[in-house]
Amino acid sequence: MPVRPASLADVAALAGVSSGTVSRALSRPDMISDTTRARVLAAAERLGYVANGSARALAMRRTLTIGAIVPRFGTSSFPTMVQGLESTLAAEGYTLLLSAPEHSSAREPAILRTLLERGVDAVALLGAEQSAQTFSILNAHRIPFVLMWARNSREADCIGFDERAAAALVIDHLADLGHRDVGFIGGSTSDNERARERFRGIVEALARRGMSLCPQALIETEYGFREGFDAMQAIVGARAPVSAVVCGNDYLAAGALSALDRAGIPVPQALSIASFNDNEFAAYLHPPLTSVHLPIGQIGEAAGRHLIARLRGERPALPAALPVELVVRASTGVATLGA
Amino acid sequence: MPVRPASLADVAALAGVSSGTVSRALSRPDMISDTTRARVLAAAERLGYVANGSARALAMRRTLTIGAIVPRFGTSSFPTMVQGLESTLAAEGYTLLLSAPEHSSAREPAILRTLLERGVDAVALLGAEQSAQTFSILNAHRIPFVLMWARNSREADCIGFDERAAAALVIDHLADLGHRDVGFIGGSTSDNERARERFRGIVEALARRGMSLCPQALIETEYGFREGFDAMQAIVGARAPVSAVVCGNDYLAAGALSALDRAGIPVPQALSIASFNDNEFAAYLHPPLTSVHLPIGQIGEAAGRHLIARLRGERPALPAALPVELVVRASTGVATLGA
DNA sequence: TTGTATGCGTTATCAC
DNA sequence: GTGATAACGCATACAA
Repeated sequence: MPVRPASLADVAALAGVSSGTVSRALSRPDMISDTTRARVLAAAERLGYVANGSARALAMRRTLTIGAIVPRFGTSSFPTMVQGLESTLAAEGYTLLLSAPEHSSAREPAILRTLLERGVDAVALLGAEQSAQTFSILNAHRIPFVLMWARNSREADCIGFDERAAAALVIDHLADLGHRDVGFIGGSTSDNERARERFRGIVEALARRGMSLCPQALIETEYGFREGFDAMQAIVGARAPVSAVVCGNDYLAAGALSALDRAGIPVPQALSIASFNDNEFAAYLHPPLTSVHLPIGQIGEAAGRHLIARLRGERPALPAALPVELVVRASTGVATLGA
Repeated sequence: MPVRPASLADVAALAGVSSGTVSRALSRPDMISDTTRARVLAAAERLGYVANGSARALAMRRTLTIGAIVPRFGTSSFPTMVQGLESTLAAEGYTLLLSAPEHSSAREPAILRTLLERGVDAVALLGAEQSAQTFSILNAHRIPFVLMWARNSREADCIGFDERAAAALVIDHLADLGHRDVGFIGGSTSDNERARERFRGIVEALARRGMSLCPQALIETEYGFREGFDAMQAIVGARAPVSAVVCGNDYLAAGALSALDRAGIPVPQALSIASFNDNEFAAYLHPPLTSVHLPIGQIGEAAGRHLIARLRGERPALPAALPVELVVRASTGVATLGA
C-alpha cells in the first residue's frame, strides 16, 4: 500500500484516462460515457480513492463546511441545538466545524478568525450579543451568517423564540391559578439577551395583572445546578412570602428543587415551581413542575436551512419566532412559603 | 472593498516584498528581519488578510483539523466529552469537525468518508463497537485515531472508564448498607459496550457477595427519560421484592424517580435508587440518590491529548482507566418495595 | 535575510 | 465524450 493516499492522477493512470475525466466521472457522472465511467469507478474503488477536500475547496472556492461557535457546551441545552444544526447540514452535504469555547472567550474575534481560516462557507453563532468586530469580520468576508437563539438584531439574521411571550405563558398560568406572590431565579442578564428577555417578559406579564416580583425572591445568577440550589436556599432563608417561584432554566430549577428537598419543603404543596424547560429533565424528575417547553433542536434546524438557502443564493424570509408550549404536568395549588 | 478576500500575493504587493516573504513573516517570524516583518504585518492587517486554510492544507498536507463522530448528541452526556475534546484541541491550534449522526447511522462508513474527504489529521470515535470497515478505512489512510469511552479494543487506542469497577462501587455500597435484593434498569447491551460492561460488573459484584439480580426488577431498555419511567412502572407493577434499584445512567434514573413520584413511593424511604451519574442532574434533583460520578469531560481531554501526541509523531502510552468516584449524598435505609 | 520557482490535488476552460 | 492545461493560494527548497 502506497504511503500517500491515491490521487485523481493515480486513478486516471489505472483507468487509462486523463485526470479530468476521472474528476468528471466522479462529480458529473452524466457527462461521461457509461463504459469509461465504469472503468473509472472501478479504478477508484480499487485504490480506495478519497477526494482531497482541500484541493477541491481551493479550486471551487467553497469548502462545504459550516462553522459554529457555541459556548458553555457541557452545562447547557445547546447540544440539542447543535444536533439539529448538524443533521440539517449533513442532509445537504455540509459538515460542521464546531468551536466550543469556555464562557468568556466566546466573543473573541480570534475564534472566528480561526474558523474562517479553516475555511467555512457560512457561520452560525449563538446569541445576539456579538461584538461589532465580529460582524465586521463576517461582513468583510461576504459570508452568510445567522444568530441562533436570538432575535431583534439588525446586524444579522436571527432564529429564536419569543422569550417574552414564553414568560407570559408561565405567569398567566400561575396567575390564573390564583398565585399573587411570585419570585424569580434567573440567569445573568448582563450579557445574555435570552435571560434578559425572559426576565422582562415576566415583569411585564405580572404588570399586566397588576402584580410584581417579590423582591426577596428575585435572584439573578449564573445558570447552573449549584447556583439554583444556592438561590433557593437564600429565598427560603429569607422567608420570602411567595407561593410560586419561576426558574430561568432547567439547571436552575433542578438546583432549586434540590434545595427544597433538602429543606423539607414539598413541591407543590408548600411552594409551586415553574421553569423554562430546555432539557425536560427537571419536569421528568418533578412532574408537578409547570414549564414552558422550548423546542431547541428546531433552532438548529432552522438555522441550518436558512444558511443553506443563503448559500444557494436565495434570500429566504426569516422564520417567525419558533413556537413554544406550556406544559402542565400536574395541578398546582397556592400555598405561601413559610406561612 | 474587493470582492475576493486578500491573498498572500495581495499582501506582498502592498508591502513591496515577495509572497514567500509574507508567508514566512506570518508563520516563521524569526526568519524575517524586524523591519520587513513589521511592514508585512501592517499590510496584512490593513487588508484584513486571513490565510486560506485549504491552500495551506494542500501545501502542507495537514489541515489542523480533527474529526469526531458522536451519535445521540441531544439525549446523552456526550456533549461534555466533546467540550473537553474541543478545548484540548483548540489549545493546540486544532479545530474540531463534528459529525453527530442519529443513532443508527453512526457506524456508516459514509460518515467517516465524508470526514476524511473534508480533510482531518486524526479522528476520534465514540465507543468500541465500530465496523471492521471503519478500522480498515482509517488504517488505509494512515491517520491517528482513538476510541472514546471505550476499552479493550485491540484494533484501536481506547480512552475510558473501568465500568465494571464502577459497578462494583455501587453494589458494594448497597450491600454494605444491607441491601440484599437489588434490581437494575440498564441501557441496551447489544450494541453498547459501556452498557454491557456496567451490567456485567453489577452481576459479578453481586456474585462475589453471593447475591444476584432480582429477575422481576431487571430491565434492559434504551437510554432515555421515558424508558426509565416505563421501566420503573413495570417494576412497581410487578411488585418486585427489591430494596434498591440501580439505574444505568442519569436519564434512566430521572425517569425512574419520576415514576416513583407518580406512584407515591418515597425515595429512599420505601426504595433506594442508585445511578451511574453522567450529568449530575439526577443527583441534584434527588439528593438521596447514590451515584458513581464519571468525569466524562476527562475522556475528551485525554483523547485530545493522545491524538495530538500521535500527530507529533510520539507514541504515548494510553492513559489507564480514568478514575471514577462514588458519591453518596445521603444515607440510604433498607426497605423492600411493596412490603 | 529575501526572492524565485515548483508542487500540493482539484476543478474548469478550452480545444479536439 | 475526452484530453491538455491553467488556475486556486500557500509552503518550501533552492538560489542569491
